[in-house]
Amino acid sequence: MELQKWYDIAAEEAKWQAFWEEKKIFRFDPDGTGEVFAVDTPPPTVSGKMHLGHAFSYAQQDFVVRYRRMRGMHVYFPFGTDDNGLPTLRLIEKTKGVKAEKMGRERFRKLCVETLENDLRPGYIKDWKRIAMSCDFDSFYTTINNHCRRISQKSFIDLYKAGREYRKEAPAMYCTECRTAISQVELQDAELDSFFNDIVFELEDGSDLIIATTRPELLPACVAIFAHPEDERYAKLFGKRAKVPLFDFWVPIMPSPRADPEKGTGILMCCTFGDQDDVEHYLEHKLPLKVAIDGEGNMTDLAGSYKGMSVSIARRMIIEDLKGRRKLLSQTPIRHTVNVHERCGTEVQILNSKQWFIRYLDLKEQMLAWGRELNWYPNHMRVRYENWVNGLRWDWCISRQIYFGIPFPVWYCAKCEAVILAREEDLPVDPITDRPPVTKCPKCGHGEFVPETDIINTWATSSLTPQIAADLYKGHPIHQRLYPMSMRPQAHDIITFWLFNTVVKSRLHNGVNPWKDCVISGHALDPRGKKMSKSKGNVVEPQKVMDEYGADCLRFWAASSKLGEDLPFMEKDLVTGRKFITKLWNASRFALMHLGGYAGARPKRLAPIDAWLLSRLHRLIKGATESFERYEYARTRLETEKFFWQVFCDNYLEFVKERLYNSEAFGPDEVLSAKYTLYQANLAIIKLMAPIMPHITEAVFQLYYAKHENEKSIHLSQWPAYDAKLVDEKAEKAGDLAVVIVGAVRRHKSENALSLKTELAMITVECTKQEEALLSGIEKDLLGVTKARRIAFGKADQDIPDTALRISIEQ
RNA sequence: GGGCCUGUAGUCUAGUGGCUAUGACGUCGCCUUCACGAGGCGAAGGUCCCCGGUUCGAAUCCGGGCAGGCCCACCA
Repeated sequence: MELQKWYDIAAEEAKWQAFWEEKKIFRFDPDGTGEVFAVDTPPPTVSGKMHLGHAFSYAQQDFVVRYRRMRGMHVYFPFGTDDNGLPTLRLIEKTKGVKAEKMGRERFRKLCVETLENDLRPGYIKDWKRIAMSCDFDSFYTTINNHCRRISQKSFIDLYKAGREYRKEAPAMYCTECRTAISQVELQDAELDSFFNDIVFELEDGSDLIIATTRPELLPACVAIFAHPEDERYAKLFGKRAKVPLFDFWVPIMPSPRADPEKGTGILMCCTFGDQDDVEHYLEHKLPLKVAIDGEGNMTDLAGSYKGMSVSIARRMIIEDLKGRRKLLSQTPIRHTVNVHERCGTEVQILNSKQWFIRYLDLKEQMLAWGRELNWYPNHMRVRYENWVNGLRWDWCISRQIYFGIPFPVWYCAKCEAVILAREEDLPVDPITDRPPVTKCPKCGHGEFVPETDIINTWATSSLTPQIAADLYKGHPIHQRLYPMSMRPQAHDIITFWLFNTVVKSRLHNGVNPWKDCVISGHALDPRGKKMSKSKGNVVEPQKVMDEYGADCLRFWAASSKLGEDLPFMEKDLVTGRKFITKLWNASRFALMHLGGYAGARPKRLAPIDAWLLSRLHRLIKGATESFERYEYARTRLETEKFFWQVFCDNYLEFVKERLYNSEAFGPDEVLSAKYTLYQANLAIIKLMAPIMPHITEAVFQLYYAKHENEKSIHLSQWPAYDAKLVDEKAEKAGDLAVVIVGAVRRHKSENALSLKTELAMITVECTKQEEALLSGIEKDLLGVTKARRIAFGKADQDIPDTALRISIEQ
């Protein structure tokens, strides 16, 4: 057999990827057989380039999917991209240098769709193919295509009909930079420098009341003042009023348990709206609404002379004016955390506006129960879900005032504002360009309608990925077996977004959990263990890593962390992966060289050293299989690697050489036993590593095994089967003793600066009768490895512990 | 402020009650070896974060600290 001496990673990986694609190895066959294993693949947000965190997390998913496929399961592993909503809008604005509002809705939408289709998406997906995701890339969706629009709009209609959705003018979190409402999950913390301002309010009797605030610009929106009901300092003021400085209007002073006597002056100024507490006070006490800030982040009429100023300028001006009137007692600089919008970092305002909500705060108990029904890997990730549910304080606001996304399938009667839904058979619709399905309002008979111009938040669509993916096979009998799905793989940072929302939607629509198992991966960190970010300049690009080391090495690295654990990127791990590839190639080359004429026959009896190897191998298979069943691919990698290097290469291959190069000295069955074992062990090793390093293992498989095993690809072959009959403790003891003897000889040669080839006159092993018996049948193999002319077994006292074999060597 | 995770050679890491604590990278020494010098063999390197407890026995279990990370809350 002609075997190339070096394995060229770049050329081989390209070659096998083309092979898989051409032969459609990973195509999903809906008519296939076996237990379905359906995967809710995360659709990555199209953002220019795959980053290392993606490579890390997606590689880990692919390990377990490939394993399941080799276990004979009917794998459904679709692929989608998320290219809907605000992130895409921002990306297009940036890459094309445009502003959505300036372009106009229609032109901008068209630009988005075309840019995605022609420029961004194809190149983006290539990276996922390059790390060898074994997805069926033809079972494909994008969260903005018609398939997803239809499902998303139908979801809206169904939940509306179920009474789960309402449109309401209500306080909602709002980003004045992006000019849209946002939801709780889109918040991020930011540490900002600010001032605690002690401001003087005037009481009815003319005395002062000091209130501390970080947001003086909200003074015109002040509607009440609260103090703790048991706060003796202020008890006498309840029911009285205070005058807001500068703006000179009176507000009531009321008790509220939410006011903390320890904080500031113990007085809480309630403005509509400064924070969540204000909202709750507003609702609880039915306070008036005073809007001081508009949707663009500027002061309204209410602010009088400050009208039109931005929040930050108004804040400064108001402080100046308070100082001027001696109404500012003091300013204390503080550093505090505020909520900002995760997309743009702008401080979030709470504004009253008309938004669509999914009502779900009443379901907290059920949500917790749903979370407990899922299998979490690793288990502790459930806590994050529960924390989130326990902390929920808002219904889910799903409307966004932006230009790009899936429209609400809704019109309103121009007269009575009745909600007119699209008909299901018309979906997807765009109410701006499409006509409503009625000509007269069913409520008031009016004939004019206005379209909803908001779009549905992207998470309200991507939380439907299980249904979206399954519905790609709608109408086929397989359809109903694809949902609920088997597994949701994802990283831990989006448990509160994507995972939680998907559970909610699936429950509300279908009353079931969307999947059985949640498999949560960690993050890729920089070499110093820090988070990677563009601003820190510590970003490692997976494309560059693959240029140098290839996908197998990158995957090898990704397989070195336990599931759910973050992992620093270490170039040395890539080097280790490359060494592993070289070693695997060379060991396989050796095996295949000697298997030339081997046709698969079994020996009548296994030689002792072969029994030892196969016994160890089957223990490995058992452990590796159990680990993979628990999604612990890292353990499979670790143990396979150890077995391959230490047991198979360092020792077994050395033992077996004697029978292969010097076969006349052995019986035919002993030689056959060697070939049989070599064949089985090498095949098992490449199969165990196949999910993690798909290219090198395919390359070896195709050299020889594909034909003999009659398989198209190693990735469609069967995972090694554990055979308990091959686990042989006696053989293991014997083989391990032989390894100890070889180790002693190697140490002797190394310490004496001798080549391992140096011949030895005699090795004397002092051991017990039992041990001598175990070693019988291995002498010839031992002589071969040690290059000794004779081996003798001296009698040892029974007292010698087995670990202390005494080995003497004569040159 | 609450919750969760993590702490093991210079570095990364395995190890949920029992061999001399795993492996890799790095370091040092030796070996041109018939699969592999893009290698091999060998060696050195440890307060298993600290303190207490349980136990015949603790890296492992319990309690209390300390340090790092993440999630959430607070935001007057």
